[in-house]
Amino acid sequence: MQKIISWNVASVRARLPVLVDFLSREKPDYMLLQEIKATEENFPFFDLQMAGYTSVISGQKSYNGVAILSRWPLQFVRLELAGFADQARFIQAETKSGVVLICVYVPNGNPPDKNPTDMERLTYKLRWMAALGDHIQNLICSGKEVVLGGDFNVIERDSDVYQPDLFRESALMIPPVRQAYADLTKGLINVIRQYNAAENSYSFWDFQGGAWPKNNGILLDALWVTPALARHIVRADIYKSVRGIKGTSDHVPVGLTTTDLL
DNA sequence: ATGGCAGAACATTTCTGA
Repeated sequence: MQKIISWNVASVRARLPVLVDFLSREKPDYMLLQEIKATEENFPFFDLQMAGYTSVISGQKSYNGVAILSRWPLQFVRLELAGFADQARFIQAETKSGVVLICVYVPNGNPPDKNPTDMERLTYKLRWMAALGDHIQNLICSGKEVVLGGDFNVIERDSDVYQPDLFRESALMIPPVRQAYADLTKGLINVIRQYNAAENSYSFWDFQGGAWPKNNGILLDALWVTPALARHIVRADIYKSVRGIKGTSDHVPVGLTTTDLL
């Protein structure tokens, strides 16, 4: 059995105690992190090494940043999506058996239509998603097994948010963004959806407005896999209880367990 | 969307996030 978990930690340094505790409890083989808000200089490589993990990161000061933590050797690490080196939102590595792990933090894109500067955010999001789609589809065409996990910043279905009408105009939900998400995940299976079929299963609760106690959540995080891999997955989980921990992220981890060695 | 958060940094305020 092997386990892969993805988590938008909203600062790896601020989350270090909660993260190390989670790792020691769940012992994932691979851990995909988003929004680490750290660079090579201040990423807690040593603490995570002590917890049993080697880390590869695509870091950035203050914002964004992604990482893959692993108990096993990784190879062929890629630190950026071609053409988008200005924002660290993509990291990819291959396991010994050739499974491609991709960790993404999709741009938020909001607000979508207030002024030209903000419009650029939505445009950037759509261009970024299209580029990721090209990359994913190339991997699938070349016969690779792929695990794509992360914070996708897309409300795929109305039932993925506590009050869909509040988000109709949001860059999380507008039709072109939903379409871009469908395009980039074509040929992949969302195992979080498949094994957590219940509607109103969320992975994010805003820090503001008492979102957690009111269960005003959104499903923004996912793990997508190629069909051959999907057949070997025995469970998938949303670690909802993590949201109740003091000093935690506004997102909770999502994970899968497979009978295969990855 | 914020009954008003949380994190980072060119920091006592501004930005980003969703």
